[in-house]
Amino acid sequence: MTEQEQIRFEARARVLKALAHPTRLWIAEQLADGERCVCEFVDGVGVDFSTISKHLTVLKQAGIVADEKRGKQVWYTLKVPCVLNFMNCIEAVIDHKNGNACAATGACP
Amino acid sequence: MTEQEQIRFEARARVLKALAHPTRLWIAEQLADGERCVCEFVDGVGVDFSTISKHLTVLKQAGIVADEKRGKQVWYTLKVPCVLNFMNCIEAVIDHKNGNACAATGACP
DNA sequence: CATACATTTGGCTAATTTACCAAATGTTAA
DNA sequence: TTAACATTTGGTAAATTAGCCAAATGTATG
Repeated sequence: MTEQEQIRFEARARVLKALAHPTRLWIAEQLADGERCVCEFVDGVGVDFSTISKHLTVLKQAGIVADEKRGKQVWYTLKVPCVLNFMNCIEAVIDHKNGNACAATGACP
Repeated sequence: MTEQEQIRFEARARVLKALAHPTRLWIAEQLADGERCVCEFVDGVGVDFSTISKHLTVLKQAGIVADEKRGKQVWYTLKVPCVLNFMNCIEAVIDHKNGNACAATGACP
């Protein structure tokens, strides 16, 4: 691995790491249909609002989401929607691992 | 987020997390053209061989790679090659963040 | 202006991750 | 069988991360 490559792989790992958390994956998926207010995330998940805010900061710093303040509220959007395409492949990894295709539907015996 | 969803997102996050390390991303890319011996990874990167071994264990437990022992050596393969397709999108995130969308298309000056 | 609301920031602790070294394991060759 | 080789496992210290609470910031409304 050359130093050039090292730098590139570190940058890539930073992006993946930003996404590699259950709450942050959930947030990304919520943004599939368009922008959402922070307050909507807070309502939708059982975690402190300051924790949500920190997750959003992680996603923003990675370049995955963008934010815009309008009035009292802050609205987030997916800056690079192709990250949602990861999910199919991730499910394939999970299913492959379980040796069956049931896990994707939650219908495992 | 329902408990069903919670479980699903945790599983997904586990897969992404397994991939979210520079050395492990490099390993995955090395496997693009087919199987590789552990010894080849050790030669290719400036890190202790026990560390490489642990990275390989992480990838294996996530279901991303498979291993096969043949003689003294152990050979690894990509079990689910679609993970390599993440790279284009990840580069798009990085480029977008840097304010240029060129690298994704390979058309940078 | 004072208050209420929405979100971010700071501070702290507990849990997790990474890297190295040393030692253990399994496999072939002398 | 002993020695050498390839890889994994165990142990440990340093760094990072995630969560909560409390406090600070910025914005609209009474």
